[in-house]
Amino acid sequence: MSHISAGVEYALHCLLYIADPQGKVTEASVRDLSELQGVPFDYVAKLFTKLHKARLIIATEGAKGGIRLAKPPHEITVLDVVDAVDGRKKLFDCKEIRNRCAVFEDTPPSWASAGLCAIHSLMIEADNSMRAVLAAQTLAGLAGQFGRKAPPEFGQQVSRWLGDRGSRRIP
Amino acid sequence: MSHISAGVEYALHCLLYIADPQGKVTEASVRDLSELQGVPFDYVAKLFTKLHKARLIIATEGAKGGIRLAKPPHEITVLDVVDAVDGRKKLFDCKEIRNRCAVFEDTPPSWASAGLCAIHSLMIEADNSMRAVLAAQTLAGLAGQFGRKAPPEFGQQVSRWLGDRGSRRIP
DNA sequence: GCGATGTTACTCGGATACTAACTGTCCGAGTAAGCCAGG
DNA sequence: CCTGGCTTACTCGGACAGTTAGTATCCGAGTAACATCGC
Repeated sequence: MSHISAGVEYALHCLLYIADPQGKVTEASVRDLSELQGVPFDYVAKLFTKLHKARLIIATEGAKGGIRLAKPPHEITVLDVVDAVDGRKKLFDCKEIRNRCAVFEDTPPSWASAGLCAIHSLMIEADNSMRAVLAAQTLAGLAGQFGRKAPPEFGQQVSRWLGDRGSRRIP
Repeated sequence: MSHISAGVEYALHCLLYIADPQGKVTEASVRDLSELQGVPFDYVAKLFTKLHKARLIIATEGAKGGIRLAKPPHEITVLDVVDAVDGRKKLFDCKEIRNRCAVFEDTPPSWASAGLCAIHSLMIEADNSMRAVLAAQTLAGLAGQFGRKAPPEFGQQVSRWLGDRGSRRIP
């Protein structure tokens, strides 16, 4: 298990499919997005309710419902998605060992617990450094990288795949 | 559970007690170090065998045996300890979702899996950024921060505490 | 025609297994220092 | 004196239970679009 979960990966890949770099608003259902990528639907559905609570997406309920980005893709950072899905979990959980020292005998002096533990503060610095990298990249940036690799006809193929499913939806 | 485990915290706190900023070689037993800090002995013992395999410490076996740093404390980085204890685990585990796309139909084209996934490469960048912070701090640096906070008599108190135990060891 | 009804697909949210990793504990093996009795 | 055995404390390493978080699945509730039926 890694610190940044598979849920984040699922969410990012799904979001990239509805993140048009030109800013065109694209809507799709969670089922389409999950099956398009071979990823468990029920699980992804839960992820999207988290993204919804974080106000990163807008959902329309009912038949023909779906989701779309709540903001243009260049305003949604990867860090936003990570925090929405994984819930701002800490890189390191300081147990304040410094004032458990046996020579204190149950009454640690004030200097021991003053300020932040040196180890803890270093870990916070490391955490912030990591988060800064994630905050510097947006969905638009990622989609742009992907778009430069994919051939131009790929976008049409995806649209057709989604369209075929859509036309089949309500017989 | 956090990405950087409690084991790392235990190990760092223990190592700091035998990391003399002046470079004086200090030796102590794992039992002393663990009980000095109110931390489970058996668990810490396992951590120290990991540190031993990573060649960060030197252990002398038998009665009156113990542990000392294998290198001067300014040559042991926090990252060394993290990797030794947690085993270089990845921040993010890419599942290569990009070539599961349904429009590929079981035969993803070469461009899809070419190079590194954009999400994956961003996560690697974030990981490296975090590791760089940990690699920039050494045991000597941490010990120095701690030493500036602790009053001068604290070192003597710890020595006395360890000495009292030592004199009691073999009756 | 046109409105009421039913069906379908969708998002939401709770409940629940299953799995992997971390934490903590127990125990035996091998090693070396000090003690002590017998020569 | 001194040599061999004994006790003790130490590091090493395997085995294992308890806990927690992540992953995945199932199911019901509420909502909205479309089709159908009755008038």
